[in-house]
Amino acid sequence: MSKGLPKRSEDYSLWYNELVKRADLAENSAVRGCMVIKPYGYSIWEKMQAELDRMFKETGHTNAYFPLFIPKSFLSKEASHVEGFAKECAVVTHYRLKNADDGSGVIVDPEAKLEEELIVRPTSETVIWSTYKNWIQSYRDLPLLVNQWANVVRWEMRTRLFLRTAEFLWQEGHTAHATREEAIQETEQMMNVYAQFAEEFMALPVVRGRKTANERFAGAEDTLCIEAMMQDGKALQAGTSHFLGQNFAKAFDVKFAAKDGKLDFVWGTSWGVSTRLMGALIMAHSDDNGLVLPPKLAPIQVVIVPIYRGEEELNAISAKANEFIKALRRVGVSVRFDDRDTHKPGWKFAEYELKGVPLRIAIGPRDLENGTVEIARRDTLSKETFDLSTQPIEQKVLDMLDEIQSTIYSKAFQFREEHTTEVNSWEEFKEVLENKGGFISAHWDGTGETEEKIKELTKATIRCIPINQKLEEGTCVLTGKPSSGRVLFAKAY
RNA sequence: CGGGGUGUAGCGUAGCCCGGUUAUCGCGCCACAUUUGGGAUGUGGAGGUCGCAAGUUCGAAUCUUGCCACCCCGACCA
Repeated sequence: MSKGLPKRSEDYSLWYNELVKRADLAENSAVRGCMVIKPYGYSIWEKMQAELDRMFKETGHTNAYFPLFIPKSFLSKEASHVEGFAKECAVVTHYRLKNADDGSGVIVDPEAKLEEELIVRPTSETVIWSTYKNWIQSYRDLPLLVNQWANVVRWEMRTRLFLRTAEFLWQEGHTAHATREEAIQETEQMMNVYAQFAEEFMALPVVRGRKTANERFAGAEDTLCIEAMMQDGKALQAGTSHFLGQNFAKAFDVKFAAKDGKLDFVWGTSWGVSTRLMGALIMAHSDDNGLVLPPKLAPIQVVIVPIYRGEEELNAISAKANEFIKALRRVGVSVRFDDRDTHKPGWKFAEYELKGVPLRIAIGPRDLENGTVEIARRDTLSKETFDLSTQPIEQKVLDMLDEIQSTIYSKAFQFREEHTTEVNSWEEFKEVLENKGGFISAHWDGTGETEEKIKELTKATIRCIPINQKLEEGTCVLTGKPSSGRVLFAKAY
């Protein structure tokens, strides 16, 4: 492990890439565009999964699993859906290899061509709705509230660890309802679940909003989203929840008999978050010393580092450390005692900072003598000597973990507020975007043409029309046409 | 996929323009000793298909062609 991460201020991209690799989160694989999520990175994803899964179940959803492959014909049943995904699909055309005649290795057996090609799912609406047709006959079968944890493939041209990979892990919820209102309510509910997860667990403040028609999911009538801001001022779409109307029900002929006996198409939603959340988590809080993890998602919340000379001292310290470990585990805190003799304390300090462990407790002979320990916070890098006689260690640790969780949220919130600017003229728009970055709250005339034009001119897109939109009469920042409310613009990941 | 750049030990690199002994240095790794409250020090040691494949040449890390991967900038996107 070499010293020193690149500085955020010098090269944000490089800092991000290096951090992901050096903190042992993920690395590029031998397969183009696909990453290996390493054990430490995966354990953070597992924490996220566990919380999200719990929240999905609390809102009445159950998990299921659908096939990785989708018959090509399914994809084309919903016109705008196929249009949106066709350009980035991996396709399976054969089912067998054979040895090459010239002995140069294996080749695809031309005899083994599939009658119908299979698409590796870029998302599962089509295969799921084709299944729902069989599951739904009556209003009694509704609502159908299903989620799946899966991998999907979108053949991206330019990939970045966690933020955009050709294969990624995610969850996709797919629900079916008897009424339009109920489906809309579900769409809103799941956006709120995502927002709550982001804010409460990831310590990541998000803007809840609605996508414009241009940015909407292919096949949806309405797309709700949560948008977060990264430390370089760019926006990151952290989750989306789509109201599908009756689009997929019509495409796959999914009808139900209502109470009055009339047949109608069912109403659908779909919603997802992906391993991209890992990217958001990393970029939102970390610093030039490495990762900063919110305690609620940190695989290791506390690390205990002994400082000793000789076996006798280590034994005395270990006895103390084991007391702490027992007490901490009893209250649900995850602890690691790093008594490896192969690395020195200073090395360990740097290592756990790089990995974002929220709290570090150092115990040395001096502490044993004084009845103290040294507690260091990752978020502020501050250290204090804690007198063990003042309160139980587990109480102290729980308090500090809470404190860290709320401090990093506040810091991210304050950053976002400072980097959200209301602008009223085109000159101001360009100036703020170029020099300050962040979110720009501005009036827009509501047309796709203007949105496109602004994107062409500045690379900024409308991130969302916030749910709590500031409604006021104004004029479009580009065209001067009338507008009834402000929308959020930003350069985005 | 278009423009630019890079690829030499696990990581970071020198050498390449101008072909010629045993491919440079640092970190890391292994052994031993001394060390341990912020990334230890010394001594000794191991580790290389010079991205891959063809070609030019008596001779290729170095020149030519093709391919692959990664990084930056565009287009596309969770």
